[in-house]
Amino acid sequence: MTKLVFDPVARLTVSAEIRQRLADAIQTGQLAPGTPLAPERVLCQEFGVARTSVREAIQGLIIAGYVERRGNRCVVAEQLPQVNFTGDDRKALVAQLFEVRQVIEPAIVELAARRATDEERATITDIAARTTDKLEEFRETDRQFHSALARACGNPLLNEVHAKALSKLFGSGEFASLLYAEVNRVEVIDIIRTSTEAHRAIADALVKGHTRKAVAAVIAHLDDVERRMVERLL
Amino acid sequence: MTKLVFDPVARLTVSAEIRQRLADAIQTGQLAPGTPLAPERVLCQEFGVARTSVREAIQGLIIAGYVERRGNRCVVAEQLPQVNFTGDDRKALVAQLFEVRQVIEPAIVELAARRATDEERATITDIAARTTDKLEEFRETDRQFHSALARACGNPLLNEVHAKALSKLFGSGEFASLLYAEVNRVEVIDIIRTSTEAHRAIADALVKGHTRKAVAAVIAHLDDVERRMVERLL
DNA sequence: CCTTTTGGTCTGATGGTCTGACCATAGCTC
DNA sequence: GAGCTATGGTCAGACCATCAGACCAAAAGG
Repeated sequence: MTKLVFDPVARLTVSAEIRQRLADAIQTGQLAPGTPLAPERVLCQEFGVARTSVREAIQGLIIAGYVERRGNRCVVAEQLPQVNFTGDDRKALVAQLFEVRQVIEPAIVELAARRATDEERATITDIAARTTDKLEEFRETDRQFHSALARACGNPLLNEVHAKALSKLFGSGEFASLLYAEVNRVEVIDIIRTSTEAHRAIADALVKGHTRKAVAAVIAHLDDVERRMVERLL
Repeated sequence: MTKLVFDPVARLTVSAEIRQRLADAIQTGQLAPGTPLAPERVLCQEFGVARTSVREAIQGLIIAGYVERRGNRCVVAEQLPQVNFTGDDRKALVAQLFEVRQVIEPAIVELAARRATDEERATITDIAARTTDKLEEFRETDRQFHSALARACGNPLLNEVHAKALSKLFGSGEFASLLYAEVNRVEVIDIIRTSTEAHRAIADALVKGHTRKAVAAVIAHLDDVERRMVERLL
């Protein structure tokens, strides 16, 4: 029988973790370039740590080029440290993410059509009813919509597994930079419009109990967004 | 726009993490009741920590009832601290785990049938060819088999998502206790036998490039094992 | 019975983190 | 332009977690 051997314990200091989380937020666009960083004392409260830990984390971000000092304030750097990410890499990433979504989300919708409570259906419909043409708001709505579907499927593990895939999508700096790129502005607005329509179609089918229609709508939705991402964004 | 707010940083001491990992290994059967715990100095090296950290972790396990002192040695307790876990809870857990597997694994096999390299197909076939009637060895083989399939699907994110679901299965103490229970011994041997046959059928169809057959085989395999788990194990 | 191995205990040191205070400068408002 | 507020910068002292190393007693094994 195989002898059990344990892996070494990983160490992550408090300030290292804060630096990583702030860097992630910057890379994914949650903290957009040029926007002010929250003041140290506010970050202390949110993270639940001492000011020295936050200061050390921000110091590291300044050194790495993610954050700049402007007067007595800190702001997110306009030019982030670059990673080499080719167009083909980008398309491969998108294809990979959507391939996983195509596996999981039809199953989620099918289960949700059968299991969702009236309250869950109402929540899904409410979220689908939102309109915006702002990318950041739409991303939040998009995430909430698909998360609400996943919660309604009645399988906590499937929900958790889906959340992982979704976090890869929404946590990807490369993916976010694709969406936020100025050159893609017109196309992104179109994606927002067609996605909002698709969300409504999915919610409508769900509320009416039309399982096949709901499943077909989500497959078409994912297919459409993926095609737009791969073929039309630069 | 929604203001970004960070969650507090979670703290986990070195000894707490070691205690948790040792407790997990005990609960999942990787460290069976009655077996000696590795010596402190060995665990120090494996975890990469000081003896004091390991000692504190083991002290906690002794207090909690997972580990007992026998002379100058430590052994895994014969009677583990019980969690209240009813038959219905157990069946719900199994159903949930297999529902997720039924979503992901047919898709994995379909992609693997198209994308697997000759080497990957050979690996899958080799693992499927193994025979044992020992539960622990079979669990390891089972895990390796499904992991090899996932790696061969050519989508790192799908592989990662599947690994998460699989780790829930193999990391579940309740699940393991079900398998290791003396009362289920005969039925478990039967599950091992039919699973080994199913693995061979899947690998055989994969090697021959019979995509539909491979997918059908994995669906039937998961269905069969789930039924045996839910209906026949106590 | 002797040797080896293991758990038990202790000391001193280091790095990480905290709390609290105070100061200088930039930003904002009137 | 002045005054106030808010923010980053710096500092001191304290505590906690963890480490390395050493030594001892008792159990296990040959």
